Amino acid sequence: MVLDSKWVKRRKALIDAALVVLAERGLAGTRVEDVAQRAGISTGHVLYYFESKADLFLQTLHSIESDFRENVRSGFDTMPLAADRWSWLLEVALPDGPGDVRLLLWLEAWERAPRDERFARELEKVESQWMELLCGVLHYGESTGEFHVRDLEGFAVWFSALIDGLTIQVVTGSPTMDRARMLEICHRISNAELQWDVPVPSPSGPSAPPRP
Amino acid sequence: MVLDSKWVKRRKALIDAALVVLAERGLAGTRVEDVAQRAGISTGHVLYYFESKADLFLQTLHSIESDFRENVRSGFDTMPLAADRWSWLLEVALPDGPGDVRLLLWLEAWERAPRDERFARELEKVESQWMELLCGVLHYGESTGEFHVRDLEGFAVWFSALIDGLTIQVVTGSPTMDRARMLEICHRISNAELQWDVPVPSPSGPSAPPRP
Amino acid sequence: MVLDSKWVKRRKALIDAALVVLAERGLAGTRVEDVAQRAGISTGHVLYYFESKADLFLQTLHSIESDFRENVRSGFDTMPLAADRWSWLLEVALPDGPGDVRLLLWLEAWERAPRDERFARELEKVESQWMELLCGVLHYGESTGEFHVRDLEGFAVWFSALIDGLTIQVVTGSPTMDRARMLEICHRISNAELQWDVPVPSPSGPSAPPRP
Amino acid sequence: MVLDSKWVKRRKALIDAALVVLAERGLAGTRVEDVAQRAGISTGHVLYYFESKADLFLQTLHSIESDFRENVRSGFDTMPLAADRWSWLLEVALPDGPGDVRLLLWLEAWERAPRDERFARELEKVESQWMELLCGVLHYGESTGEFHVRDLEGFAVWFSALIDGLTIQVVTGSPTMDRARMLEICHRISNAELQWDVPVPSPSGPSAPPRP
DNA sequence: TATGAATGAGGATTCATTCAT
DNA sequence: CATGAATGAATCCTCATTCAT
Repeated sequence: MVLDSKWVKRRKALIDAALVVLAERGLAGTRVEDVAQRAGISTGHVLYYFESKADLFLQTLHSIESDFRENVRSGFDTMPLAADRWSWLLEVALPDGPGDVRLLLWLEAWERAPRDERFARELEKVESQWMELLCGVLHYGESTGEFHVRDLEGFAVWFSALIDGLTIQVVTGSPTMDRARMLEICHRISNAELQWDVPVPSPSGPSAPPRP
Repeated sequence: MVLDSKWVKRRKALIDAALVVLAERGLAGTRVEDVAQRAGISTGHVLYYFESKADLFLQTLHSIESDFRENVRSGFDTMPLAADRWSWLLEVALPDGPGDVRLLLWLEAWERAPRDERFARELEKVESQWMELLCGVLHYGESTGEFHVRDLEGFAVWFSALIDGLTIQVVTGSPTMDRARMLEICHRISNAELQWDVPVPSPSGPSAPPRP
Repeated sequence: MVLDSKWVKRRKALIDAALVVLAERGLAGTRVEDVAQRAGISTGHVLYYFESKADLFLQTLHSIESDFRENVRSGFDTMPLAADRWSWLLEVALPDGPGDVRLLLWLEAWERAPRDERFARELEKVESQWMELLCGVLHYGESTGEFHVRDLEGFAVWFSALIDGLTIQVVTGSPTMDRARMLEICHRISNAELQWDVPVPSPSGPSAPPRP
Repeated sequence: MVLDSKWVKRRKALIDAALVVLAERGLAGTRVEDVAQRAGISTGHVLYYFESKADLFLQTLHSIESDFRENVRSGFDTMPLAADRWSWLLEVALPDGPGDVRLLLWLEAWERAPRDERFARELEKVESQWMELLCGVLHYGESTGEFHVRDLEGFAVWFSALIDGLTIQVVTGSPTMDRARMLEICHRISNAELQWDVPVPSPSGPSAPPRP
């Protein structure tokens, strides 16, 4: 048990270190040694916890997504209104800005997936979990009578794609897109589709959500 | 002039070679030598035409986008109806499938952009040209009275993001998305937004468009 | 005493484990961890019983040779005839085939010896013990009047070398040599030299001898 | 042609370098960089000429064996007597001493062969060429009436094994064997078998032969 | 223009060995 | 006795880029 918790802690620490370095340098630009140094351990020891650099990345993605969902859910617990949950979901799902680690990791995964089964599989997994979250709120909204969506699953799919596409623009630093504008777009579109008015935040409104 | 034409031809040949290899192995997995071999010239000579591997990639992206736009425009010339142009635009802009070279290149560029100015700049350039194309058709549709878009530029932005997001799903081989479904989604959404019915293709309808 | 016996048992168990792994992967390809796992103990603990990987190998060689000699001698005890002893000696000394562990270990030792004193010394030791065994039978045969060897020690030396050379062919999987043929050669040559006919086994005769 | 000769020269130079380093440190102990340094080129460049370290070793073995056979044959050309050829064959085939490079390489190959197909194959090849040489002299001796061998091929096989076995003793530095004694043994045994007296060199006689 | 030899930094991964617990 | 975490040196191989010819 004790050892197990130590093991878990180490992995967590390593993943935290990886998160920072990966965000700074990208997957290709990150050396195992960089992660080791940031975590304050020896290079070889990283490979004691993760069987390869790719594995480390995948676990990091897995971990940050897990934290993300946890964050979403703990927010939900305090929100009886579906509309609030929807707003919250967008708050936390949208990138903070060009340096948003979580989304940066997504870009890496997207690029790798077409040629690496492991990345494709992990992507599929986290994507389906994200869809569950999204659909969950929508269903909830229908059950409370707040939302009225014709084709719920269909909407979830394309809205999710919309988020991905806008995310790319934010993260790649497109001069015509930032978090605030993205938030506004997402709200406007979902309002229309859900036939209900969640307040659309103004670009000068509250921006970055609390991150775990 | 003669030399110039040879120069241009060589570059074109190299870019063609790069296109094939890049699609097969990705940017990181592609060696300059692979491109050289496929083009039938010596490794060192590739760097005579392109100052670096990154440059070669960027030019390749530039080239395929240029061809893409050319293809779009030559289609337009035969289509008086904005609705036809819109359909055509979607036909050629959407990925054939997981192996679509042009979009594969986009994934690479998106991943690189956050950490490499050159990629970010090129991306910005081709993106704005794509937006011009998109907005061009929309404006044309308004001028002919076929389309009625409230916020044309705004719509173009998010619709474009939607395409990017769906493209990712197709190209990364998501089991829940393919070209046919993507096409259907795009048509349905644009129909609603443009307040006019371009026929929505059925998933079993005409599929891959002619590529340049 | 109790501890001592446990100590000895452990070492024996580790050597047995080493034997298996070494045969499968060779000295260079064997990791201390492999041996540990097969023995069911922790990696670090192996080095508690053997001061180094090389030491483990040397002790393993030592052990298997010791078992080998024991096997030879226990056979001798039931054989009054020198001729029978000679046959028996060949039976057990010759490799079973390409996977014979004991001889595989010899190949490893031969390769190491020129550059590692420890291997050279161990080799010298086991070789001299083997020579004693060989000469012992020959002397016995002379004392019983069965054998007549002109230069007994001289013969032992070259005959032993002959066995080594043929062993290499068997163990490296030479397509022109196997245990049966090797056995036949050894018998024919020793018959001639000992001026006495030990029956030469036919290639289809009794093959693998009992191993310890 | 010119380039080709340069290529060949480089390879030869690298093989020469490998020969030295390999003899000093053994295959496992030799780093590609060691060979590179000795050859005065960059580390990476070694792998430009040989696809891997193993390949380099195999080619080195191949090369030295080729030189060896060339040396044998050029000696033969000046010797009408089979007896002289036989002596010459032994002269050059037997190890100079514990540091004999060519035979050291054999030890390495023997050790690798059971677990590496490439080594097994190369071994088979050079062994069969060596057998050809051996049998060639014997046949020649029969044709000139100098030798009378009952089972020529059979003798070649076991005599060759004898040489291998004795070689091991010389190369591993056995205190009871050296080149001189080995030479004597080989001559005595072959004399008896060939039913003809090639002069047996005394241990204080001419020793190391000219090497290529 | 064109070649391909040459460079040399780079980097993941392996593993014997140590040592705190 | 026993564990297994931790080390860190070691090394093969890759490959963009340069440059003499």
